[in-house]
Amino acid sequence: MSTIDIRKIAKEAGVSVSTVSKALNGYKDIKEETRLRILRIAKELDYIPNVMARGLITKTTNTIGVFFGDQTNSGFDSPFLSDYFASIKNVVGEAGYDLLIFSNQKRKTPSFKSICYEKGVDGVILILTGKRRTDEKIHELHEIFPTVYIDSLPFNKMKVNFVESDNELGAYEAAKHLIDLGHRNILKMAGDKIAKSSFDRIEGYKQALDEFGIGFNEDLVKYGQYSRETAYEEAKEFFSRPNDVTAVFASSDVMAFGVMDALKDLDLKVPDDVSVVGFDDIEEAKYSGPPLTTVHQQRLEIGETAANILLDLIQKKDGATRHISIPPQLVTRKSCKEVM
Amino acid sequence: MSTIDIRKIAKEAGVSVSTVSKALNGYKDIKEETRLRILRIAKELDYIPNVMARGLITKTTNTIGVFFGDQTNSGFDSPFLSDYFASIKNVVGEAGYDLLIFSNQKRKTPSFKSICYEKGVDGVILILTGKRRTDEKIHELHEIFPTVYIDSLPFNKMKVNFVESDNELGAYEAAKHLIDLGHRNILKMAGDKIAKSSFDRIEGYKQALDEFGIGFNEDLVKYGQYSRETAYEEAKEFFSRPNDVTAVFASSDVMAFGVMDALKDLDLKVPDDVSVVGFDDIEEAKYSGPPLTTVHQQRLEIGETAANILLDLIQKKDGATRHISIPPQLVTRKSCKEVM
DNA sequence: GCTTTTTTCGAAAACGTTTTCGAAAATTCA
DNA sequence: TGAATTTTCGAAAACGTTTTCGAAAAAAGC
Repeated sequence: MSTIDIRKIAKEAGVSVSTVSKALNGYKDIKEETRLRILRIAKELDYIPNVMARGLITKTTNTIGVFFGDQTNSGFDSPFLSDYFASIKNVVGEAGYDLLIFSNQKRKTPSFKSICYEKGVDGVILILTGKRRTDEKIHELHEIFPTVYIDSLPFNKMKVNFVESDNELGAYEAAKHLIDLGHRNILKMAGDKIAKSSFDRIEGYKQALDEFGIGFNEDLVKYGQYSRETAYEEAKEFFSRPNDVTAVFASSDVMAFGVMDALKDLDLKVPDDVSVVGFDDIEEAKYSGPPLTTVHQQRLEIGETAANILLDLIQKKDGATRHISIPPQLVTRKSCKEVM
Repeated sequence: MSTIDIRKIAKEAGVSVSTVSKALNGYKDIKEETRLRILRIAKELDYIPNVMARGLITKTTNTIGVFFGDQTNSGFDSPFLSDYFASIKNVVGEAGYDLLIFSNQKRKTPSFKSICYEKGVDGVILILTGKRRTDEKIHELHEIFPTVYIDSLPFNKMKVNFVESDNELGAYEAAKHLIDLGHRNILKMAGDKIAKSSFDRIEGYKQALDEFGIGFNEDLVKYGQYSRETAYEEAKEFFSRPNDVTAVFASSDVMAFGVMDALKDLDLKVPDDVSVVGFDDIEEAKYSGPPLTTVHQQRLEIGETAANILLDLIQKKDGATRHISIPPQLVTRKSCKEVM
């Protein structure tokens, strides 16, 4: 309908299309007078540039692409996503970009690179989970497009722009908090043995132990696979046998809930019999019984810095690849208790 | 980088570009043998079509645009959004579409129509809140683009594709539940006097009253403006004075929380002294003290049907403009009690 | 005055496809 | 076998811009 193109404006203004294009795009070789005239006419006619024709030449679209979630579960599987998403939307929006969510499942060649090329995005943000993380050809992506990863890398030590929580610091503070409360035997309900974040959260725990001269005991770390059920099983088994553990530090809130489930089944009270602290600070943490002490990830700030890095990349302001860790914060609620 | 275009394939295959294009797009006037050859070469060369060049001609992009939120608060201000979003993403994704989130704040002419035209989306979903709802030129949009609204209309009685919760039904069932429990004097904490949804939720309440021969009392409806604070104030004022109300039905969970705040301040116990039921079933409703009986909105189903309607529209399967109301479900928790 | 420089503009190519239409080749028909 | 039909292909226009490069016009220099 809106079939007013640059040619119509040219005719109306009595100039060539190139002159119109230049006037519209701020070229300096146009007389001020004609520039104003063209602009006026364009406004009168309600001219809207055709972004495809333009993109065909400039190879830019003013949109940045976002991959998130697993390939199968394409929804907001993690409560984190909407926070990431909201903050990214804000900062790229202020910079004049729209957001393209890759949801099309019918692609023939579903490589990240080709998807981005096909749609012509100016940059990409990846928030990957699950098996999609390990797409074998993923490295091709950041060689061609400005790219920044959030939270997790396809494989560790990858040389790529990356922003995450400072998992080690967060874990350190959680463990230190427990130690400060007098706990000496702390069970570590870790995630898995693969992800960097999982590793880092064990590392912070070790570091706190070390600082207070508490020996690290291999038997006190269990792997809950970031699942409530698995954490439940592991905790149930552990606490069914004699032990002198007075606290558990879980690498995620859902796993913390899993161990609290197990504790309840074993008639152990939280925090009276055993203290527990989680990681993430998901919404439910505020409302659990008891409300969970946990380490809060600054999701909005993570999204913001990722977006800002990407914008820098797109505008070529910065060539260096950056790895930024946002410090999380311990939030103390009711699931921990001092011990003599 | 990936500079393999249709011409390279043509040269490689020894045919013309038009032949390649037709082979790639399933035209029937290509010999099977050459079609296969072209397809093979395209795959070998890792050919990726340029959607901008294509879109320039076909005027389609295989992306559908979504507007959501207020103009200022461009994040996921409502917990509903991520549900809507996830379900929309799933259904359009299966149909071969990507999602474009309009976040760019730097547009010169920020009319919905021009934004959509500029980006060349094939259809639009609008989930608008706040003042953005009343953009004066919004009607232009659905005259040009396949469009479906979710939850709220720019103005009532607008002839446009629209999917929402069946607010009247939900309110009816909530009120009926209270009546079934023996309550006869039920305070209605309504939303505002503008939105259709707000109106409908009063209407359902009236209807239940009517069915049971309970007279409608104008003095028993207060307006909480969908705000916890305002609902708190209204409830505080109401319950400070003598009355025989034994239950309140709020038009949103947050308002229900507001009245529970007020009740607590006045030393009235929920549900012993007064029962309360909400509307929406937000996440917190499960965890409040006591857990809130409320009417659950089927957000995923709403998003799905909106997306499906849009796809029908795009594929011209359906010319009629549809208005669909998804029935919500009463979920009874601990905030209501029987009364003799 | 004429030359040189600067300012202002336009012609045309390019971006990578799709699609129409006609022609050539192959096949069928009689 | 020749005509009619069908199958298979390609030339070229079109989509709506941007951008290069050269030319015309105006201004400056002398």
